[in-house]
Amino acid sequence: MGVTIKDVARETNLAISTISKYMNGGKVRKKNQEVIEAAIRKLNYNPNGMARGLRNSRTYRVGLIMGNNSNSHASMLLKEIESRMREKGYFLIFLDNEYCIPEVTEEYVKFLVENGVDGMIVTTIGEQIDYIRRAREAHIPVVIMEECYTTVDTDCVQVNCTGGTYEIIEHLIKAGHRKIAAINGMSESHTALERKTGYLRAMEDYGFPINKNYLIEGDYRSGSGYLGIKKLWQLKDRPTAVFVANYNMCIGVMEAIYELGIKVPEELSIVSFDDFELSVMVRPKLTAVRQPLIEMAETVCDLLIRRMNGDYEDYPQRIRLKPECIYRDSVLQIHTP
Amino acid sequence: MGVTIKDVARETNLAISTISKYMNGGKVRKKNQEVIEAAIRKLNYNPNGMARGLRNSRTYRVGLIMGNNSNSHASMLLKEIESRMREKGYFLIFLDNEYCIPEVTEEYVKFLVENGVDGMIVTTIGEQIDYIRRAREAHIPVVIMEECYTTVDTDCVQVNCTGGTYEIIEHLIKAGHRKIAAINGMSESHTALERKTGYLRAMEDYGFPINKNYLIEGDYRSGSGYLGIKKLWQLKDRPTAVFVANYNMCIGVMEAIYELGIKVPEELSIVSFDDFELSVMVRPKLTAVRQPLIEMAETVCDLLIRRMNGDYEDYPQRIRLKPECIYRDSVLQIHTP
DNA sequence: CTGAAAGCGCTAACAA
DNA sequence: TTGTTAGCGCTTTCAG
Repeated sequence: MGVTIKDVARETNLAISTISKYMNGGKVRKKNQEVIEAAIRKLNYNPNGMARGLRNSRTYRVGLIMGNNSNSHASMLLKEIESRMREKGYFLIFLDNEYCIPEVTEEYVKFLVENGVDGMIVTTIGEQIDYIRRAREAHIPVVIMEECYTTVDTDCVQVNCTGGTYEIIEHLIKAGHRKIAAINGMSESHTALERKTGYLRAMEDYGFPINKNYLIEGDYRSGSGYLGIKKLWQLKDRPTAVFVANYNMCIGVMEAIYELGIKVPEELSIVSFDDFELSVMVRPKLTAVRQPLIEMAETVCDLLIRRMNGDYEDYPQRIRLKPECIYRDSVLQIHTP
Repeated sequence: MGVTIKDVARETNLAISTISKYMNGGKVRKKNQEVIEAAIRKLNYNPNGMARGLRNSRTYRVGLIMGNNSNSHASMLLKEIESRMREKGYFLIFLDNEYCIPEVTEEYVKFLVENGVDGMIVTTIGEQIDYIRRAREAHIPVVIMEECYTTVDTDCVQVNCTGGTYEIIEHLIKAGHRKIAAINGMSESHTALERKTGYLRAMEDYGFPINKNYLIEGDYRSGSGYLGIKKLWQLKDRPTAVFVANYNMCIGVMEAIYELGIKVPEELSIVSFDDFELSVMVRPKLTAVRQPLIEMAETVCDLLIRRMNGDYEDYPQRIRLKPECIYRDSVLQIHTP
């Protein structure tokens, strides 16, 4: 990293400031432009981000804090955000908070603030968003992704989980199912709550009572999906369909189903939130709610970039994206009398 | 990010340089130490990484270029590397090269060099490592992870794929299998080549001829696993066992197996390289080669850190980690006459 | 349109 | 041990 703006100036017999101006899109005489371009090419010059950042207190870094990276949902999001941010000239600094623990998030936020980022994207659970405080104090824009309570007054973009779940439960109902179980996520998670709400609301709207035994409290991890099915299958009055609230739990669900030899969809119909490899890998292929991940990544990045550029006109934004139901073969059509 | 070293100096009535020295672990009078500590606490001071970096031409950034992030293998590695690097005070800048295309790697390396990193970790395929040239020219240390040809004279850490494959094929042979197929990765990949070699060598060592029809050329992606099984099953003389060279292809393999209704292990035994959710999710659970991912991440990070600190004593290193075979239920014991 | 010069926050050599 | 000072590479007034 030896060649600096100084060298270019010397090579071109122009002033440093002229080069600088040109580098930043300023106007210079046509002839000089060519000379500068040539020198840059010749010397293989490129600006030092450090110095630049020091000067205009910009770091060109964006932090991304999220967890559960070992599932497809998270890694897809990561990939999309990364490429989009790089395209826009930002580095993505990724911090993994595997279990989405709020205290860990807070620590990471602190770390990022102290070490300097221009903005950050955060996914974490828990209602209070005190973990963001430090970023706010430092006037660093934050966009919350996915897990955002309605009480929070910060930019956030999320998927309308309630709506997606409602739709897929409705599909079950229309197929003739009445005994529908739900393996939900943990109550600290807002998305989990939304999904549960979608289920509850659909059942209510169609006038079906909720069977408490059909409401399984999971934790978004595969083990709880496994246990969920085991529990449901011990019931005297087994459900004919089950809604699984996320991908990881679905893995556990499938495991239990193989183990118990449950026939899908003859004995049990399955629908799930999240749509990945597994959904098409198993037989029958799963009917599932697909989240618009690419759109989400785009939206988050664009919003954050606007904030970093000082555009707070419409702050705070709460953007809700629409998921899509993918209908496959895991739901049995019941011919009710 | 308002409070600077200057403020601390003013608050403590000490010189800027004294604060600086203290911040960098230098010795100061005991009393002053307390005063400084107090001031730092009070003002909530923390050093500006930019300025620091500009001064001693360090960025405290490390780049990680890798692909295939949407599988567990890669995301686990990412997670481990991230946390380890952060622990050591480095930012991890992640660049996703989904399909491990050498040209893309080259572009990313260029990007990182231009924007300044202290070191980088790279996984890519292809024999020539010209994509690293720019990093070398800039004297930025690079550690190659996984895909490293023996002809390359750069630090690299990889898993002994040949050995792992050999061992698991041997297991098959000892279980009485003779008709063993292999769904391999693409030939540009060194790990894929190694795995194939392990297969070939084991067969040879035990004196079994290779059936060309049993050698399937895959590409490490799930679709090729799917097609591989379809092809094998069309054969008149079907194999009794198959080795699948990576996780993603295993997903496709399982899909085909369900579709064709193949009974595992009665009709076909399966062993695979890579061991993740899928391996224990399906029935029967898969016998597989597990890569020591955490160890790999640790090794890579530690090596890179040493290089970044100027320790080139043992350069270049070629570290080969030992994988482990996990024996489960997907291999049928054949009682040969 | 171009150039001279100040200064972003920090470190390190040197002086005290 | 502590303080003074130059300067890392760049941007940005302000004159020319």
